Amino acid sequence: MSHEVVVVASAGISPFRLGIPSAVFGQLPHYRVSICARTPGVLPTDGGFDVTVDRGLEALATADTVVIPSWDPRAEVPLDLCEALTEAHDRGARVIGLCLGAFAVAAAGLADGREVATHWAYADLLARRHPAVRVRSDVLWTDLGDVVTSAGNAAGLDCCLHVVRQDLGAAVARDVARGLVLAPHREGSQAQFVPGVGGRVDPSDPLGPATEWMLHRLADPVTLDEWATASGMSRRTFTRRFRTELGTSPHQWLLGQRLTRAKDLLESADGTVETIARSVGLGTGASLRQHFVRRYGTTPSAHREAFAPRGVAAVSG
DNA sequence: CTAACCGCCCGCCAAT
DNA sequence: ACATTGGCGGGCGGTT
Repeated sequence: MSHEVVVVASAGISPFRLGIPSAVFGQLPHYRVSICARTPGVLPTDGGFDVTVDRGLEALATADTVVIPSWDPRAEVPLDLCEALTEAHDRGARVIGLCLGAFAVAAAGLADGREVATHWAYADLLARRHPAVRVRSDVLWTDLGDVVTSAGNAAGLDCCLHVVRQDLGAAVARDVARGLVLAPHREGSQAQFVPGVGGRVDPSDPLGPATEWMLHRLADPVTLDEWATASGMSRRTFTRRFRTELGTSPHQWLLGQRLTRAKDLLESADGTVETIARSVGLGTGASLRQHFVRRYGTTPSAHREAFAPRGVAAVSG
């Protein structure tokens, strides 16, 4: 029942990044978090103090989730670490690379022909070093199911939170987020607040009203032109501003919001998949299904099944 | 799943 | 000169 999370520390690591997995997973009894290193013992950090690590790479052999919180891109990824990672991965463990941890993930060959996220400043370097890997610097994280990678420091928190969300559901993730005083949910595709507890629009964000407006009529068949007009812009200016401000297109953003809402509803509400699809503005169940599988790697009904039996949402009895 | 339609996205460029 | 806007068009991707 307990899920073992093993974090791989390396010399000179940032203590902040090293602490991210503990900060998120450590809050929940569901997880057991431990730190390991290639060479156990006293490990220097870049924060002016050392940490003591007592487990070695053999810890990966029993891990359910392995986290590489960062990696010095100038340093070669040692063969034994690569092997330990691939071995854990082949065994079925999930591998998470935060920030520059993607360098280790890529070196282990876990991302060949696939997509990873990393810090934007190092995306080019990573792409050049591993041509078979598609590197994204425009997203907060990517989740391939077995391999999860995230961009810079704060995105690591969002990424781990996302993993909690996957494992234990939206309600638990929201509680953890509240404990950390963190945005309850930032989508991987880009930063965006969610409707619900606490979150509010950033007043310096000129598109705040536009996104807010749309969230209030998620279920309606609003065309891009209507949306743009309601926001006081031409269609072209609207889409352009949207991309520069939010890093995605209006329609993609909207799709993300709809899927998020649908996922919430699947976890916490009754109603057929068809009904939920309609209520979040996806015309038909087939449409929801298609996007759900692409983004989350499961079908809507399977996802609901994964959460319903355990009593997380069993409030009404 | 495939086909056909329809709406979105974004490079390009003229206008402001 | 320079920045921002918005119309156009065609390819792309979503919906049916």
